[in-house]
Amino acid sequence: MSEATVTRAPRRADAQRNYEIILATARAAIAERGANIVLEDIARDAGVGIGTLYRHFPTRQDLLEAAFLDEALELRARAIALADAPSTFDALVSWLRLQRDFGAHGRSMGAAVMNAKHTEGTEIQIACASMRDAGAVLLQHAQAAGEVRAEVELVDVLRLIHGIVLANEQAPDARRVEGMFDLVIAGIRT
Amino acid sequence: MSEATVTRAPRRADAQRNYEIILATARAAIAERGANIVLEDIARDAGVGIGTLYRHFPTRQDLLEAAFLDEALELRARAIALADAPSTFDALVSWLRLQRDFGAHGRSMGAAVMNAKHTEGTEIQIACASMRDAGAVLLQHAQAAGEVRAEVELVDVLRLIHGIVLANEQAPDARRVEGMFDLVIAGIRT
DNA sequence: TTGCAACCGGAGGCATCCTCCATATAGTAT
DNA sequence: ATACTATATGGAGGATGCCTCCGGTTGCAA
Repeated sequence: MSEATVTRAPRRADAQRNYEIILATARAAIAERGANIVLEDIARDAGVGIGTLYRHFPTRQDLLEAAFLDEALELRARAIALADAPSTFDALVSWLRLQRDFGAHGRSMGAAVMNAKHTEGTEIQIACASMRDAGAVLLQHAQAAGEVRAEVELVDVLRLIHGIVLANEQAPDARRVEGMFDLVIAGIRT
Repeated sequence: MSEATVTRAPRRADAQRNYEIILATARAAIAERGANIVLEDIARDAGVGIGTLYRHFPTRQDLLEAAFLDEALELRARAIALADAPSTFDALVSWLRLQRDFGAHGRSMGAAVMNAKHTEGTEIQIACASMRDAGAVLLQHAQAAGEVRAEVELVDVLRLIHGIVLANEQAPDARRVEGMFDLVIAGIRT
């Protein structure tokens, strides 16, 4: 996964170091235990004070978004890679499956992030938008090929998939998830 | 909505009174502000101590479930009433729409409740099960009429609708909800 | 009226989020 | 090297919300 090390306003070396350590620790914790991490634990594991964590990530949401940034970029890259696939429909479905798995893996962190309304111009907002743009291409291809209904909107499909992840958070059941996913796929088909 | 006043083991009059006041207060609060109510507030508004609330409803989930019980019974009744409708497909869709609206109204309280795994034999578990049974009849009718694919399972459809509610909790958008719902309906159609 | 089992209610323990500010330090100017 | 200062640190503690515990109260049966 690409390290999206964004070089922003000049920071002191120790600040930059702590920023990265905190983010890495959070990413690991989220991957392992889900999005409802305890920020105090992250700070301890990262070896910094809680105050330091809060300076770099003023709200819980900020930390989650920063951790999710990589995933958004990754999903965007995948969409672009799939744009040349022979079957437009399969490409779209594969990408949607990735969306589902990424969400399930990060324990709906993706969903938690996607669900929030981002202020225009935010780094995460831009990343999400460009991820959606890349996905929209897949959808358009499939629609142009007449395999997906013309009136289907990507936003709805994505949000539906996030809904699947959310609805299966408490009692995850692969069979159930698969069934729900198939239902959505059937719904977009011509 | 029918008052599901369940007369259980004999209780002192004051206990029974408080039980009902708390439940009514909680229901009103949930309808107005959603499922993430503050139990301390409920107790205060009901004019009882927090200890009293917790005696009657040992966990937050217990209170939510009790408040949801009526909705489950109502949804069951609606399903039974719709079983005689001329169009089996429309009947099913109407009922699913109810599911969606009830969830949105109670701010996904329904979803929160449905999502939890209930221990066998619980009052709420039985209510939910019989609600699902009633809904399953609608699905079977529509399937028998060849209007819904045979492999569609009710559980998946219901959970998908709860997912819609969950995914739209933060930033509710009627247009989005409608689009997602239509997508699901398209997905079950033959 | 009396006795007691059932019931009440709120103080307080615990977890978590987040703020504030006295202290420490990186980087720069001398 | 030294001093200076803008920047960064970190943990004490305030706020909120969940839930438990137990001394005091009360309905109700005899």
